[in-house]
Amino acid sequence: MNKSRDGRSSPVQSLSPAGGARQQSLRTHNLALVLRAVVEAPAPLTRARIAAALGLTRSTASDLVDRLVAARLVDELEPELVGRAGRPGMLLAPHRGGVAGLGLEVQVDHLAVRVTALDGSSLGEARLAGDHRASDPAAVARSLGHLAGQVTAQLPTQVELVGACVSVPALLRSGSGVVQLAPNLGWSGVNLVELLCEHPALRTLAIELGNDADLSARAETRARAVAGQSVREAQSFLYIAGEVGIGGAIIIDGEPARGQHGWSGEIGHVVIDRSGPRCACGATGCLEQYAGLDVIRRRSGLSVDTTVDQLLDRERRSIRVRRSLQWASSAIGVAVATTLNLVDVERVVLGGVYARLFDHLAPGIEREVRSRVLAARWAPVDVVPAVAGPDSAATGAGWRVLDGVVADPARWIADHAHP
Amino acid sequence: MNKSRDGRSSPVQSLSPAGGARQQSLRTHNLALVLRAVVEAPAPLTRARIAAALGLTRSTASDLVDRLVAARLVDELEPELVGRAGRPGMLLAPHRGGVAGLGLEVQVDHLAVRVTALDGSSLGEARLAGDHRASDPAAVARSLGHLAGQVTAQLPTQVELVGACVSVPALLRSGSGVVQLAPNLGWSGVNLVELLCEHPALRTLAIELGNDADLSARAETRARAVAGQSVREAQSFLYIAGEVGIGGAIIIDGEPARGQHGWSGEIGHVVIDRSGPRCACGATGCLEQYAGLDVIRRRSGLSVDTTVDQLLDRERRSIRVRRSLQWASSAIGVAVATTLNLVDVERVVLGGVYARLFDHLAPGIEREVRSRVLAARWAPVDVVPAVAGPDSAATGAGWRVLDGVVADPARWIADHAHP
DNA sequence: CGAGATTTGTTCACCCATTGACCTTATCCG
DNA sequence: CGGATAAGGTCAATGGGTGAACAAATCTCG
Repeated sequence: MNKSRDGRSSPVQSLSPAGGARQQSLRTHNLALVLRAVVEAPAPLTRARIAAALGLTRSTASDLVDRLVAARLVDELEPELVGRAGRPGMLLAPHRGGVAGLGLEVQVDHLAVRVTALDGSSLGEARLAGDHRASDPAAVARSLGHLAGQVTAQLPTQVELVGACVSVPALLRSGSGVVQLAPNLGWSGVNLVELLCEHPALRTLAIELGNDADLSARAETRARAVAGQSVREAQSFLYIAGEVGIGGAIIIDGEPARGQHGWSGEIGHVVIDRSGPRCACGATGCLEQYAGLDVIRRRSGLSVDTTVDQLLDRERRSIRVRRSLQWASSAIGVAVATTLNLVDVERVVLGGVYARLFDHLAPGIEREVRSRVLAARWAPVDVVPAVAGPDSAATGAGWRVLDGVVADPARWIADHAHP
Repeated sequence: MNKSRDGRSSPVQSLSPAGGARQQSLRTHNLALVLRAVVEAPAPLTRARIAAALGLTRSTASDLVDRLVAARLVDELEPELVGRAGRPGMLLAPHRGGVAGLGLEVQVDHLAVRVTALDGSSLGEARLAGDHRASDPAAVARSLGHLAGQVTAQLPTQVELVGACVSVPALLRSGSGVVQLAPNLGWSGVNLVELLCEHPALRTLAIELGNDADLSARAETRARAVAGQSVREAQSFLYIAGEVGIGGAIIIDGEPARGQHGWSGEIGHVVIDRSGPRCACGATGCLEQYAGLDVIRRRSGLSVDTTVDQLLDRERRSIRVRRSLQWASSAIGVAVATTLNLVDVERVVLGGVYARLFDHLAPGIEREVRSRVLAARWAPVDVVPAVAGPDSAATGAGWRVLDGVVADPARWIADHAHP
């Protein structure tokens, strides 16, 4: 599964803090930079524009681009249509249909699979509803493997999957393939990667796990970069994945703040009132007991299998539902304010079911944020709904796989020279 | 895949911030790496060990070291005394007495100044008690400038101050020299750098501002690296500066998590109970209203000018003081637990007066942390007192100045070639 | 005590990636 | 059509790390 990450024998990948920069590192680093620029650009670039953006000479940039084109990571499209003097540049775009990442998603109420290409397009996807509260991990793994098999079987032959990543609403044991604790699935200490490896469609792939909020946030950075014309680096936000549980991810300058073990962002267990209701985690007054989907349903007087559509429908008539949402939104606001005081970002993205409930939650959240965030006076906080599409965690998982290639195309090229 | 490696996530000041790696960058980067290794090593290194640690060849490392020695940033000491076969290496240490940073500190109850050299030694220091609640910024700046003048006047002539950094318990407007909001000093929108520049001792220096908790945490990383034999990169912790106000800083792999504007870590305004007492910041139930020094004094039935020594003395006899500390510690515990759920570090360092109250606060904090931190089961949280000495913010401010040189010695060498 | 082993620091010819000047190509403008 | 402008390509030059070879300093063992 995991390739050897012996920092010593393999060529140093980039100019990391730990390792010295050797001269190979220069090209390794610059190749990664160029590929990233192409992949994350909101619109196709040319060699000249890449050179200017990265501060490289045109010759260097051109040489690097040529290598990426030869490796089928970048495509040369038609010449740009210019409205100025000078030779038009050749437009460059991430290669479509070659290298791709397989994203899998386990969620409390469904499974999802999506294959994502370097250009961001979906090359295949599938979804399967199902209640996974207190589920059997082996059975879920079988279903997921089956679903993945259906999708991969229909891929064009030239597509090359470089790996798979599974989104789980859980704390993960970093690097080991083990789900440490997934309260809402009822899992604990489950080696999900091992279970998935048994399925023929996945046996040959390197499989890693990722937290659902982290991966959804990854998809969100991409979606916002494309939609908003902004590059990924310019993005800092707090992502909140509201489902039965409440996950969170903190993105600073396009990079997730992972923390020491990758367990950052557990906003569901921020304290709203230390003497509040008891939480499944053992503590009292956690956000999840105020604003988790099941709690919202219960306080609304609705059954546990009420859909979000039904909830939205009832909201129009029932004051009880409105009160419940208001109660939740105020608690979310307190947790968000606490978080922003700790991590200083100016944007909050509501994802999961919160995205669909956005209009009913945002006012309450904004009220608390205005009065509680110390810096809000000088840096107004922006609360927005997620723009990444459905099953964003599966999309993000695909990107996570591709990130491995984009972060070090030189290694990928070397590995694929003589297969 | 390789993303899962610790310490790899931060982009690091690799080369040009966002730009491509040019060939000069290689040396720039490696010089910085070597100097950092020497400065942050708990014990003197040799050329060969530097090469091994950084993955460079001995020839390259040796060449870089020679340049640093020539620039008087690194000193060659005596040969190491070996207990093994082989030629003994020449021990290397950061140059002492040459380049140094001037650290200034404004605190609610005192001012402090310290000059820190590259080897960490203090080349001069001073301290002046005084109550700066609701103070006049201009008057404080005059006192501080005067104090700095006393210290700098007595420095040996070969000491070269590369700049100054002022610690303020405040939100700062990044880069502008302006104190945005310092509630406990009663300052708002004060251009402190401008005020300090008027003093003759500081006129020629580049002056920057820094948050007190951030700078104390900077001193703490250094102190722990030296004391605990651990390198700076291996350190992740939450630093809490308990004073009249409560500041915080989050350090991941030796680097402060700054956030979008450098306002991260305001743990004093984490919510303990959303319907709790009103805070000076306008919100309700902030930690500061449970565990700020003035609140502890008040709940203990002591006057606002009671010293910490007096407080500790009373603690032995007065149940009211004990109750007050317990009340505070439980609140700190809730805030710490909330923070650790959000940022995932396994160590909490109590600084400021909390370091002196450590024995009375730690049990209560640990109790809350155990029951509230989701990951505490697998990664036990360590609550420890700060080890950096008194006026650690002034020390950290000195380091902040020196960090500028260590991060880019090539530039510093170029600037000092023909002065 | 001396030979061999071991490890450090230095030297130098070599190699690799970027550089920049120069050239060609493609378009726009008057 | 000719000049201006900009993109892409070529190639000798340059900067900087590489690695083999060597000298120096110490330890170990016969």
